Amino acid sequence: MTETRGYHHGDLRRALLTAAVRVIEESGPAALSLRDLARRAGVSHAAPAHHFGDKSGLLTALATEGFDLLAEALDGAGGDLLDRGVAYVDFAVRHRAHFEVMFRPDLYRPDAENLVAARQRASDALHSGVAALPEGHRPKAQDPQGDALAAWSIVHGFATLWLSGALPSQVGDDDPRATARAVARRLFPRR
Amino acid sequence: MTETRGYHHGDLRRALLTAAVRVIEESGPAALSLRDLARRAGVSHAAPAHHFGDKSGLLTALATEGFDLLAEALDGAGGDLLDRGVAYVDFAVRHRAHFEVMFRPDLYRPDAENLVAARQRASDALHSGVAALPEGHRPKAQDPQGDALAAWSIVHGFATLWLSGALPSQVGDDDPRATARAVARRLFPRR
DNA sequence: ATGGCATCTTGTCAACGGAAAGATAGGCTG
DNA sequence: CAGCCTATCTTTCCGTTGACAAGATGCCAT
Repeated sequence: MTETRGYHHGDLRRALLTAAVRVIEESGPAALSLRDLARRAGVSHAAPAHHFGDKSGLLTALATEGFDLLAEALDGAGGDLLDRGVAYVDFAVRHRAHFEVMFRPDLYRPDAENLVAARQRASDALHSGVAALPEGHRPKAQDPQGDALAAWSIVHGFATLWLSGALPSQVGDDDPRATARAVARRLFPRR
Repeated sequence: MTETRGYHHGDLRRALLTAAVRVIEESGPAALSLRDLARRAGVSHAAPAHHFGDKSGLLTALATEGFDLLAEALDGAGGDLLDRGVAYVDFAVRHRAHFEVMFRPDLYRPDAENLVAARQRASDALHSGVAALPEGHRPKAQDPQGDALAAWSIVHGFATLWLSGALPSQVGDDDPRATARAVARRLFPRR
């Protein structure tokens, strides 16, 4: 795979991003170091600057990728709101590095063009799920905006708590998806 | 207030913690620098080490203080679960620096003795609110553990989303408490 | 008063982020 | 094919940071 031993790396940008994901998954975003990423990719410490400008540029790219992956995951989860909620949590668990960066805007540039667009796509995917909700499933039929916010809050909250390790030890430790479903079901009891 | 110009600061520990809160509120935990805090307090760059050991020690102290403040806020919010939920969000908004650190365990030492105790106090305050919930308000009477997790998730999720600025611009921008109440009411529709 | 001890300072080191300037490779135009 | 052009990567450098070590200062109990 990495047979390119020459002056040019070949796909340094991607290599840096995947290395960043590894580091963040292992030690959190605070432990991220551009120089360490460069070492892992086998390039000099200043090489990343060309692709991302600076550290926040790299994290902006990571967050953008994350929002795109999230939109994809939500769209691929089918029409049932509960399934979409579970998909949200599943995304957070399986792409924990992306997720942790996405909702930490002090780490990147929240007004970058690509990022804003990707976040909008994810937001659309999120709201389209609630809009498709049949009448009986809605707690308050006259405020779909509020419904969406409530649904988003509960799955986002569970995902965040689970990732932070703040939950009492045994809770959903083995299968966060099942626990997430049980939690989300309380908001939309039908079905 | 700060008339102590001598060799000793007087209350450096507190001064550093409040300075840290300011910095985090303005620029996030990533921008925190021990040396900057020392400068703000008017002491040498190595003075903080005596009180907190290292950076994670300072953040451990901040998180511990946060959990204690949270337990206090929840206990002081009365017996109504909805009020307690709003109090949770209110705490996050009014003590945003503490809150942001508390649920970012990669920044501190999650197994520190004082911190574990404080977190337990907060957890007790959280669960006691759900335990006191009358029958009719519970979506699923046979699983109070799950009820607590759902309640925690929805208020924690809303607080996190609001703090991260991920919500569409106008939503609860002026009064997060009212929006939080409307959101939490969807989980416990009665009253 | 005096010895102990908590507190604070000064000095130092390695690692980091970022900028500047040069080297290399591959592609494009003529 | 020759010359140039541009993206990519390296080398060098600077200021900042976290952390440690050793010394200075002042409070306090005996």
